[in-house]
Amino acid sequence: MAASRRPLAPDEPNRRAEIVRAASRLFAEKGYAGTTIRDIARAVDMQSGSPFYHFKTKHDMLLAVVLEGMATITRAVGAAAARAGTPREVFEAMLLAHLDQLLAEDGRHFAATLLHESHHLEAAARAVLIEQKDAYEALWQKALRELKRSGEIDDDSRVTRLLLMGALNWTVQWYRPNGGRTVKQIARQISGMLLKSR
Amino acid sequence: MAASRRPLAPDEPNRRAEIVRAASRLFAEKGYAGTTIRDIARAVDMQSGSPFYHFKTKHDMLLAVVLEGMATITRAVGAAAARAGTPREVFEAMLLAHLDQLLAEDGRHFAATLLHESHHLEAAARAVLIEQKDAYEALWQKALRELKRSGEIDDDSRVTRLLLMGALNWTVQWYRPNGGRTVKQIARQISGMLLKSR
DNA sequence: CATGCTACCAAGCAAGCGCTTGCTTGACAA
DNA sequence: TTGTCAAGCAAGCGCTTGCTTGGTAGCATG
Repeated sequence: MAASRRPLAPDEPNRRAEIVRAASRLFAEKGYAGTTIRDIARAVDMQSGSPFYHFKTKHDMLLAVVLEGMATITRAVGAAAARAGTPREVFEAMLLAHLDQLLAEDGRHFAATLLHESHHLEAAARAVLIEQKDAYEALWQKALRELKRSGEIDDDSRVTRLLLMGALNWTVQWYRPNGGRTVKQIARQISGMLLKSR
Repeated sequence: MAASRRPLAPDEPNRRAEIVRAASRLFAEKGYAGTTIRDIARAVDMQSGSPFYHFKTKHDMLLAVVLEGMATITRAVGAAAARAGTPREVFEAMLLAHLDQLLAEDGRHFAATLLHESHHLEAAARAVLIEQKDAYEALWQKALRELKRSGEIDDDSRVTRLLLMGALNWTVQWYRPNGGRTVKQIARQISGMLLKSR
């Protein structure tokens, strides 16, 4: 009946991070409203009331998940944006970093929760998230500006960025790790579609 | 306390369709799991048990919503695909029809539910939906094939179609009716990004 | 050895959930 | 006038939900 209790290392830090990771997976798979505290507790082998030692409410768990997802992807894409290279090289590195966060094993549940469950946050928490999101989108807007300056795209407007984000973020719906295409190939295909020079 | 009971026309057909419409709005706004039968009943001014006269389960209500959404968009885009014209003209008409179903007042809740809540269906119901979806995607694949034959795109692979669908479907996340851009302008911008000739 | 703190467990509460039941109502038919 | 039927209402059942509460094992510090 009871799940096997894995041996905790004696100096393991507290299990808040473990709860967040389990919550991200469950929120991504069953949705925020479809996931119960008991689901999360079971996933980390706790009693159903124990997660509330680490989080005041279920909403706070969701907020922790989406903020970690946002921070991680911003860090990864920001690093790609900051590297040296032509606008095209920078752009392709950013594509790869973004897709990697969405699709790779570790962290894809954070991204999926961020994309699909954020609207369950209350107004105050959502405001915090939007601030982060604006900073992230500025990275992309700048990259598009550089591409236009170097003549590789015609239009660097907001709508262009949003359409690009759609193509990227929608991969979550259809990408399968063993589906023939690697993340790198998808990134190349996108830049091939959008950029004029080759 | 009680909502004002609007006077029913004496020959009004049964209210099943009204329930489906209300359910589509609520599922789109709060998610399937986040919407209660009581929410739906209240929206159509019924008692909480009464919708079960028309539907056996809550899942059946979801199925009715997504099937209606799928049928409506297939009809609209199919009509655009069947019209006479160059591959480019056909493609642009399809873009417009698809976006119109996603973004226009009537029916956008059906589309949003279809896109975001279908995974709550059980296996049997999902199989029915997938069959419809395959037929719909074949419309697009054919349109891409024609565009390639006429030399307006380089690549008509499955991945191209999925990336395009992503750019289209993601508009649900950011489009606002009074946001400066019309649906027609967005459709034009997409075809401008993807197609080579002008 | 006493004290205090961290990180839980065991139990359960109030509210809300999907769904069922027995009954009513108004329209129409015989 | 009586019978039938569609379309509900009123009530509530059994269960699940997010969250709370009182207690405590294990470790660190004095």
